[in-house]
Amino acid sequence: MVKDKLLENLKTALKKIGVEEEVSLEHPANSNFGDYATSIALKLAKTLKKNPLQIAQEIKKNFPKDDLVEKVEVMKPGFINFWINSNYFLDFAREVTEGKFDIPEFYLGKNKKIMIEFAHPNTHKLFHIGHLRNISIGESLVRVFEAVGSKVVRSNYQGDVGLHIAKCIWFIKYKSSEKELNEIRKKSLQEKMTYLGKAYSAGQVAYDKNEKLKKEIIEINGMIYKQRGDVLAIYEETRKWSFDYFDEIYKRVYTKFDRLYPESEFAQRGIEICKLAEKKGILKRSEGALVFVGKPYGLDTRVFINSLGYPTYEGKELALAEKEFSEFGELDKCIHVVTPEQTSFFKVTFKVEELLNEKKFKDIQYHLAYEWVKLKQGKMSSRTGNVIEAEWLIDKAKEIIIQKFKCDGKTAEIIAIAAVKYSFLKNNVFSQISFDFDESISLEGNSGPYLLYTYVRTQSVLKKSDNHLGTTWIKDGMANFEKEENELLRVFSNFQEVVYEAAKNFAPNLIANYLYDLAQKYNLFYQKHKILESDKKTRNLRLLLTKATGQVIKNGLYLLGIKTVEKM
RNA sequence: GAGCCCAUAGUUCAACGGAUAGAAUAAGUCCCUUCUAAGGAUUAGAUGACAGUUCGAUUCUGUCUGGGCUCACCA
Repeated sequence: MVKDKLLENLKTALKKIGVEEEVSLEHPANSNFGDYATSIALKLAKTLKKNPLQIAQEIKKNFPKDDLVEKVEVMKPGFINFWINSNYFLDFAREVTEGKFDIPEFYLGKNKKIMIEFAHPNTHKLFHIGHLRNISIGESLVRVFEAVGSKVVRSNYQGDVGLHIAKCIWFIKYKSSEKELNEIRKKSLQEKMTYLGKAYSAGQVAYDKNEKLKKEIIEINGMIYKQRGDVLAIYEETRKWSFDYFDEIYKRVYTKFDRLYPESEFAQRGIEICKLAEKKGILKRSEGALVFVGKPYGLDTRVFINSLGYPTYEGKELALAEKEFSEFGELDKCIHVVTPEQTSFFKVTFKVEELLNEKKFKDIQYHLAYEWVKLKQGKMSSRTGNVIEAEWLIDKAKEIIIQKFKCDGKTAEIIAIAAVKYSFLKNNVFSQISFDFDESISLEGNSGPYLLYTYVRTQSVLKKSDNHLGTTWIKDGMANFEKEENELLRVFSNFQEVVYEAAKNFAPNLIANYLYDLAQKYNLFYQKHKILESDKKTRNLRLLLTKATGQVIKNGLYLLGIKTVEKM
């Protein structure tokens, strides 16, 4: 990468003036300040007790000369600005058009195995837009880590036991007739899930209002845990509906998993591990339950096995971790993409795991606490039915796209997924999203369809050019670019840095922002300059820019889990 | 009561401690006999409050205000 080479040269220059210090480079927001800039002279001013401008001048004087850097300049308070030789960017752009993307390896890069655990919906519940944000982030992170050289395992922990399910099953068992159930069986998966959602809500009401009904529900919960009793058949059947429904959604949003872990698999083993932890003194008996006392570690106290003898979510998590960390060989990192209300839960289970096996778990488990999708009316809750279903949103977007642009269904589907996923991914994962219907299916501005449109535009131009990419632009007196050409040309090589940063910070939004910036620059260039009807050299250069833009957008969108279309 | 996250144009979001705080959207004006107008140009509009650290603070620290989440048998 250019950046690395620059940093190296910068370090050499610093050494010559007797300084060994960490240096950083930035991209100046204003292109008048070059391609890269550093403020190292300003930082050194104090320790060296010199004028920063003077220090900057000395660094400049000692900066090794090579073909890469065209110009070094010292500016105002003490910035040093670097202009990279355009030939470098031209060569880079050409490599891009040949599909070469040399992305630097991350510390979790080559030969490192990362598990990314995401999606984790609960069975018997609708898959809502919160899950969609989760899955968009998870899928993107998988691809980003693969891009920086990691070996990634995709896993998904699906909740198929617990009170919420007992509530749903209770309603079906006691409040629903066989005839009604037979009607539901004939319907689509989505309708089946809607039915389960209603059953759950009704069960919830019963649970809250009536002690006797509550008891019945708890009893059903026990049957599911013990895997026996007369509700098992209906439990299995409805669970299957859920799994099939999830599979359908995963496929629709281009996600797959190496391993689906059903929560019910971990109850038994969870209890065993908890008992082992008790023997080791890690967990303690308290009021009939088995708990972890967090105070000595500055953590919360949490229950691992409740007083009825059932493992809680915590108890099961230990068994899950055991499995995750053994099924795929040694893991170097395990990233749990889960909302922040589970922070306390993860801190505690991670600590218990570490106490059980420090070598295996210490500093390897990571909770990526991405934030909620919030509705204008407040938090989504399947309890009250105040949810926006993921597929409903996608369908709606698709419908609008077909209506507005008269494209075929297959294209509309891809655009719809792009619109919805992008609306989640363009945001920082740590900030809440206020869901807005129009915004989420936005087709203009900073949106997925805008990027697709730009991509299609590049492809359309290339098609009309018969895809002939000449080579006469190279090092052939093309130093005087038009402003828009120059600015566009210099964006491509940043792609590597952006992907690297996205991996480092678990931040797909960096890629989204980068692509948007690229597309804007291309569109401005496109608007101002003729590509096909210009003299041969210029035409070749512009075709190169066009092809590189298309390629980077395509690769970038792939990293966001978004497909491209050739026509729209 | 304790802890964690967040606060930027009307709205939704950007900005490794850097140079003139960027976009989108909504509002106004302009550009299709021109490679896809799902595009481009242009006019307005913002760092919650008060201190501190720094050559420099949206960014770091403290206090306050306002949101969200969590703190023992739900998942």
